[in-house]
Amino acid sequence: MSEGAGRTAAEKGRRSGPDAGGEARSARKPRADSLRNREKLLVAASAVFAQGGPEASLEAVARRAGVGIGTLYRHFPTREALFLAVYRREAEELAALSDDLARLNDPEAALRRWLHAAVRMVATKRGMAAVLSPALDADDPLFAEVKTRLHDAIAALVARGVEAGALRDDISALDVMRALFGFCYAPGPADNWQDAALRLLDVFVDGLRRPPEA
Amino acid sequence: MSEGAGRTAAEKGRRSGPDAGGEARSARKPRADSLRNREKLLVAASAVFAQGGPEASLEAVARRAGVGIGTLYRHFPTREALFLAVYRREAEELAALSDDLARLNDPEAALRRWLHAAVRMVATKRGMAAVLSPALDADDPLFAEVKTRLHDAIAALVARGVEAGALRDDISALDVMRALFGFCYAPGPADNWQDAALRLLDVFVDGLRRPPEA
DNA sequence: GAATATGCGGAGGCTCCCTCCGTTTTTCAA
DNA sequence: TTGAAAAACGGAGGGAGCCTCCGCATATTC
Repeated sequence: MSEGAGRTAAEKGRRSGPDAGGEARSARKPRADSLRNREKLLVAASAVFAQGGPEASLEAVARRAGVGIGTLYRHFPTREALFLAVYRREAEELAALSDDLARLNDPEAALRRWLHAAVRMVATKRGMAAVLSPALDADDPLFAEVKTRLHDAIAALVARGVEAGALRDDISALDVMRALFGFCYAPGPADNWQDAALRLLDVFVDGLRRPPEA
Repeated sequence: MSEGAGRTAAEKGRRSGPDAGGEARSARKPRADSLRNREKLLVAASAVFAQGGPEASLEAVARRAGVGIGTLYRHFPTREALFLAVYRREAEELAALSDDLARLNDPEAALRRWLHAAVRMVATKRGMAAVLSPALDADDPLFAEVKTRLHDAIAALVARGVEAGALRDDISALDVMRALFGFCYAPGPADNWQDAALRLLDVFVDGLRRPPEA
């Protein structure tokens, strides 16, 4: 041991950023500069992650935002916390889409369309993969919410398909989620990455169809 | 720019390690200590990567091997070169397996079994994912060989399936490769990672089956 | 045994991570 | 308005990893 270094901030857990638990909030108004900086950081992070991937330097984010590195860490004690804040909205949209699609008559098509939408969203916001991925780990309670959100979105679609007898019942929503992330993560020539993911998902959903003879 | 740092060794390209091109090799016998160190490094790297994942510190590898960091870099100018050397054998085995399986009568089962074997191999040598993944990039000529090897292995199996009319013909071997790596890479609870990958691959291969009505 | 090619190893320069704390700004009460 | 006190700011600094460079050691060859 003693080799693996760094990663100590994670232990510390989040210490409730400026907008944490909203109860007993009578003490003081949050400082204006704090809110401003938080926003600047989110904007900068979005840009930096989009361009440099999830590994991008946090110091670069701080530099781009024009704030000190300490400020960044105060607002977002871990890299993951920053991801989460940046991409939470994306996850919300996907969850909402699931509700819409659930009204469709064809459950298989609904699932297919949702997965395609997810890919497209990841493609636009490349950094989103960074959220989606750790979302599966679920160790961090921070991500529990997003994970649950996405999982439920898929689960609803899958359940409908199973009930309607259109989809096999031995694959869990978590498996589907895993497949989605796997395809999005799968490395390779970046140019046609999105097309490939869509193609692969189509095959996968085909395989998900309940075999007639079963 | 100017943010993204490091990564300069890659530009340098490999400078032909001790056992490079075998032509005009009359000058001198390779030094014994060099060969010894190379071996020590490979052993150490295998252990360190297996335990710490592909991100593990190269300095840790050098420490474990009991050689200087400079020696490591002389033998393996990039992290990837080290991966390749460590896991090349694994890739060979997979290629050989493909040849064996090609003799089976059922092409779909052959593909399925090959993919399962690949997963199992990745599972044993967790670090292998580190090779498999960049193998898809193909930018680096170092990996071209491994990539081609694996690709051809899959291509042979897929081709047989298509010829026999058992598999759809609109999915390339590269797509299958991508799916495999995607499933292996897909993050999540580490405990059942392997099972999940196998399950997902099964679904995928089901989807690959040529639909009767087509 | 001497000459010399070749390999060794680690210091050093750079970046990044994260923490800590003195300084600055903002809020709020008197 | 004013002046504490609270809260946030920012960056120095310690630690680690990456990779390069080069003086020194050693194996090979003559």
